[in-house]
Amino acid sequence: MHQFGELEAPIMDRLWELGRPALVREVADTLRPDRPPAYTTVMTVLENLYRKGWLRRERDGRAWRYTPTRSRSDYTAALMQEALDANPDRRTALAHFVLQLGPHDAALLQQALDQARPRPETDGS
Amino acid sequence: MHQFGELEAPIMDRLWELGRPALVREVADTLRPDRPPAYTTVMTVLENLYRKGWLRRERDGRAWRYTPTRSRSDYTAALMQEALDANPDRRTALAHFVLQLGPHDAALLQQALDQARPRPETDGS
DNA sequence: ACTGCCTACTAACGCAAATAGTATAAGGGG
DNA sequence: CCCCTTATACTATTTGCGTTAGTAGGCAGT
Repeated sequence: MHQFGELEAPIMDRLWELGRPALVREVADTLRPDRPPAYTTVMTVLENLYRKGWLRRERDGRAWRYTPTRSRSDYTAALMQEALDANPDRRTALAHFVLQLGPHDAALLQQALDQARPRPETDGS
Repeated sequence: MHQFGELEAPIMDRLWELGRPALVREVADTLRPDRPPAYTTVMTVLENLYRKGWLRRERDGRAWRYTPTRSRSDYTAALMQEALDANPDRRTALAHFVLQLGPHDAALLQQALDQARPRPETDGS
């Protein structure tokens, strides 16, 4: 599907974290406090992400406000799906996946499964 | 974690598929029947993958035999885990993931969960 | 010794991301 | 009305990685 680049990733993170349309300035100023990239660099990356369809944008005066087109969880789920799809032996892959999950995540996964497709009562018939 | 490149991927696939230490020749000759890359290209890529730790190798006469260091399912599971770890809201991510799974995969996932951590009987005490 | 195959070494090419300078326009304050 | 600040548009360079492969040299079998 495409992984984000080294600067793209924290930028997407920032936008998801904000949860509202953000100005270039807002993203640039909170990025990499140690060695902040130039304003124009951030602007270019935002525009790249927009062109690639990862962001939408709207005018705010002379500036643009950017928002992710997909939710973070949506993106995550798609990545996971993609990894899984590349494997012909899904059964083994899923088994490995589950085994390496922490107990908390395993519980969350079980909950998610229950909600998505309620299991029939345990009933040996 | 790192995705494989456009040539690296089919090469890893081929090695996983073979299931035994393979010579450069064996990989090169079965790759991209339409437009096979040069023998030396495949050799370089195999050596790169070896340097990067994805392959181990052993001598066979003057030639090397390459084997993946990790099973395919192990790799897949790690990719999935990595995608998940990048997300702070694991609950929602897992929910999305499960919802977009096909029924067959969902069943496989449930089986895997059951085997990994047998659920206690549904018992409200 | 000759002929293949295999390896080691080297290097170029292409592409995408990262980086940012410069030019330009607009708006606000004096 | 002009200047300063800030935002965008345009352009370009750099960088890193994967892909691609040529060339040289060695060993083995005929």
